[in-house]
Amino acid sequence: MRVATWNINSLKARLFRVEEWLGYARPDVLCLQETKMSDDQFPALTFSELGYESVHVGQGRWNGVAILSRVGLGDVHTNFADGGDPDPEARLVTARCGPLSVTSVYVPNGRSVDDDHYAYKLRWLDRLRVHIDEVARPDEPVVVAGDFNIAPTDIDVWDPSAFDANSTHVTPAEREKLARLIEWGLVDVFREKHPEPGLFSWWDYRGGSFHMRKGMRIDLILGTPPVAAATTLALIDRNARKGKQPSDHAPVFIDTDL
DNA sequence: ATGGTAGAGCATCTA
Repeated sequence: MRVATWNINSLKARLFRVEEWLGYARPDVLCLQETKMSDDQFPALTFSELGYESVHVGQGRWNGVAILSRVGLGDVHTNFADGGDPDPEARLVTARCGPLSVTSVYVPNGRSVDDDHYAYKLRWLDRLRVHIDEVARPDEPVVVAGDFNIAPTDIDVWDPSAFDANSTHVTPAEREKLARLIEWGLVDVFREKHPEPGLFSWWDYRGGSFHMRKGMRIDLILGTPPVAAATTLALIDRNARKGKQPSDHAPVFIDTDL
């Protein structure tokens, strides 16, 4: 199975790129983030014609996550299953895709350390761990994939000194929350296959960041040990960050024997 | 210190 994640920064603006990518990458499962549309606008029929079942959790202008699968799709959760109040923002969807439990996440950006949105980000990561513990088991094949808006370590950013005290994505607190989630029983599958620095999944649209190789690796595929052991290949498709109207994120995918 | 780009939607907000 090929399992992928891609923040497409508006599915309306980028549907032609997603269709193109599905056509040549042929993932079995694709997690999408930042669809920026309501559920009634989601092009389920287009994906169906391409052989994919889908589930979308949208809210309109912002956020929005989805899972596409051509290996079956069921047992859907459209919000946290932690018993708390539902998250008002469309940032999480869980589904069973064949042998795999899949969760597509769009972790809050945080904006800046002194912003309320940063506290929301930290609370959201706590809830994500509880959610995964409710819907999945570490000894079974589980993937939690998406835009985490966290660079796990300094080798996941182009220049650690470019981040000041108020900068998000690199703070010890959010890295610690991610580490707590991983501690539950997950592996950063891409990093396990590629230990070298300078491998990024996101580049700012501004200032020619992509061509200057100034990016961050914030789009992660976390898998349980059964997934990690079955993984034969992990890649970031940088080509999808090029060409006409690219997203600011590249797709990340893994190939597994599952 | 600022601005640089992109999307949604029409003034800014978000990233």
